[in-house]
Amino acid sequence: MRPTIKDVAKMANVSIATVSLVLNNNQRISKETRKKVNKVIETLNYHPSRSARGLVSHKTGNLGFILTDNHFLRTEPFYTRVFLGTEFEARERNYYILLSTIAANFKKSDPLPRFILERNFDGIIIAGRVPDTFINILSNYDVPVVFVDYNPSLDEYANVLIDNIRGGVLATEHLISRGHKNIAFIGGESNHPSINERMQGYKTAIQNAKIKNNDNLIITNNEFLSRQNGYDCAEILFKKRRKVTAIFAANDTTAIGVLQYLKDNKYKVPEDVSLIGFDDVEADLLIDPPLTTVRVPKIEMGTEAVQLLINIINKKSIAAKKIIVPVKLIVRDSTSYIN
Amino acid sequence: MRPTIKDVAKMANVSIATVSLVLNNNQRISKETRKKVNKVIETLNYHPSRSARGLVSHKTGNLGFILTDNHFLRTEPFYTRVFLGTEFEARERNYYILLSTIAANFKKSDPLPRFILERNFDGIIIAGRVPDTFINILSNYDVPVVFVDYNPSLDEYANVLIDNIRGGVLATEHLISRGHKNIAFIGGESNHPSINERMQGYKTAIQNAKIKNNDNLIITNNEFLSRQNGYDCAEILFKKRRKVTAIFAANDTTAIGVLQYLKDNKYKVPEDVSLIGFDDVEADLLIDPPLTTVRVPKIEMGTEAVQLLINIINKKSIAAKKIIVPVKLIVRDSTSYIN
DNA sequence: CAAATTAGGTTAAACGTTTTATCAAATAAA
DNA sequence: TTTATTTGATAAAACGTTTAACCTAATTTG
Repeated sequence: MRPTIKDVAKMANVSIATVSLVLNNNQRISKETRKKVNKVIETLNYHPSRSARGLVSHKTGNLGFILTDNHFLRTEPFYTRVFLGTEFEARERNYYILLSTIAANFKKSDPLPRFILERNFDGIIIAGRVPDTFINILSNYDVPVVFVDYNPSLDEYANVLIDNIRGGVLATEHLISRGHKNIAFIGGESNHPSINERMQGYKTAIQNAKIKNNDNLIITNNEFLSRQNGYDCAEILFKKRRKVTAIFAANDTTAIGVLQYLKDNKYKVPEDVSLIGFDDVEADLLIDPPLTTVRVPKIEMGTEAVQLLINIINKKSIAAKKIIVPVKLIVRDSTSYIN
Repeated sequence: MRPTIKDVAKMANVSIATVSLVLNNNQRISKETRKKVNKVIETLNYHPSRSARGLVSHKTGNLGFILTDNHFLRTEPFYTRVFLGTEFEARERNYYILLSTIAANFKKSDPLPRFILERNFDGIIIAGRVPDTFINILSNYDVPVVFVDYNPSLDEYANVLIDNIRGGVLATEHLISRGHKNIAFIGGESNHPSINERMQGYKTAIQNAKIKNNDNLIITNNEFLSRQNGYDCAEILFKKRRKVTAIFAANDTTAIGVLQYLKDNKYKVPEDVSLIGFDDVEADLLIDPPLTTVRVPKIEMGTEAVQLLINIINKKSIAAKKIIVPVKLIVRDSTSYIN
């Protein structure tokens, strides 16, 4: 049987209260007693039970990681990287990550993640857009929360965000620098804050270059950013406009759908149409041609989120801090100079 | 304040013991009482505290995942995928994964992963080779364990293993089918069971093809499988033998090191030398030429491990079951017909 | 019909901590 | 020297469950 606090107390000839106070670095204990107790702790190789501790003190050593189910798939390369980043950092900081998904259409009556119901966490990281219904429920609980890649408008929360506007500018300027003027933006979910910001960057770059702004070149809808959605948007775009020479897709998944449409309709990439995405996921290299894109430091977003969350838990950071991570243009083969 | 078992008991007019028994599906409670209690549980949205539960029943709902620190790096694509697989499956089965690393040269005096010390887990998955010193300590604890991609010789454990021998045969036969006869094997850690099996597969295929077995073509050492090690082994190989036309590297990381050596020494791949790896990791597509390899279903290994572990925890499987996952040849551009 | 068994539930101890209130001894203040 | 304060430690309650032992009423057995 593993030693308990009682064994330590007995062996050190002190009360269990004293052991506990030593354990928690309480200054009320004299140096000698502290030393004596610590020695016994070491010889017995004693470690307090997490369950017992959690029961009374509500410190669990766990951080929750929540995302919607459609963001946690074998084929979803973005948030799984963010998650991995949180694991790296949690390991360094001696926390564990508990991952749970919620339905993308979370309803008020849906169950919350188990670690919340069981009160088995110290703070929560939420990755990507999650339904307002969920955030509303969560806000009743008053727990430390950090949002990654999503800034809910409902309240003031801590965030780790992508520099989407800058990314949008970078992508668009890249196309402009290659001589393109008829540059389309294919967005999918335009009510998604990140997508909206990327579009803003696009518009800014277009204006700065004094290209006449033609809203016909912006295709968005309210649907989830999938390959299919990219395909459909491309179809709509080319039904309206044929002389588009470059496309900025709001993320890589969408871009891959767009690419499929282009291939199906005998447009050559990049000879006929240049294509740039956003995110930089693995699949970018599996496709032909490899996709030019804007790289988002996914793992770093995870590590930043954990750092921020722990600071908030320890009251070392205000609860509404924002961190913006930088992006980087990655030029591959799907963009070229205009013919 | 969240409801506790007391609140439920009071509202349902029963003792807390009854509520607990209902919670745990004990048959001693009549249908009506059960129904009554369950209704109260629902209206109160009651969920038992994990800490309180864990304290007495030792069921935590957590599974530990352990690997050595050199196997859990941002640049390590293999075990992070296995880990992701465990997360997918754990989510389905309502468990949480707690990830910890241990030193690759774990010493008896080193601390165990925190979840073990705190008794905060129901079972453990160990991925990749870990030091015997660690396994020895663990064996004292008598906990459910599943090893993934490693079969420690010390004792009878449950395993999820790669069909390495078959993979070795596949890789070698692929090269043979391309007309190669001078096929080298570059192995790194030859005392690593998986590497050894791949080598066995290589030897078997060579023999089956009635190629004269030349042990000079086998380069191994006792060092960690790194790019550098691959590079060094290639150097040794070509110092001895120049007419090698094909190389089977024991894993992709090694293969990439070998490729670097070949490039540095003006060997063209695949024109002069064909190269095949093992694992199928992301980097295979980032290199030039894309690497032919043997695919290992990494995510599936993780899901299998979780299933097996849960079965062992619930005594639905014997504790020493072995699962062998299949491999698949993936032909890319680093292998070709002999000139 | 009395005794034995069963069904359905309750009581109370236990799990291993933290923490508030309390206490005794030592020190400082008056 | 008495009183007040500080220091260092302890006793005991509390946290929210599970579970062994026990109890009572209803049912079965001989």
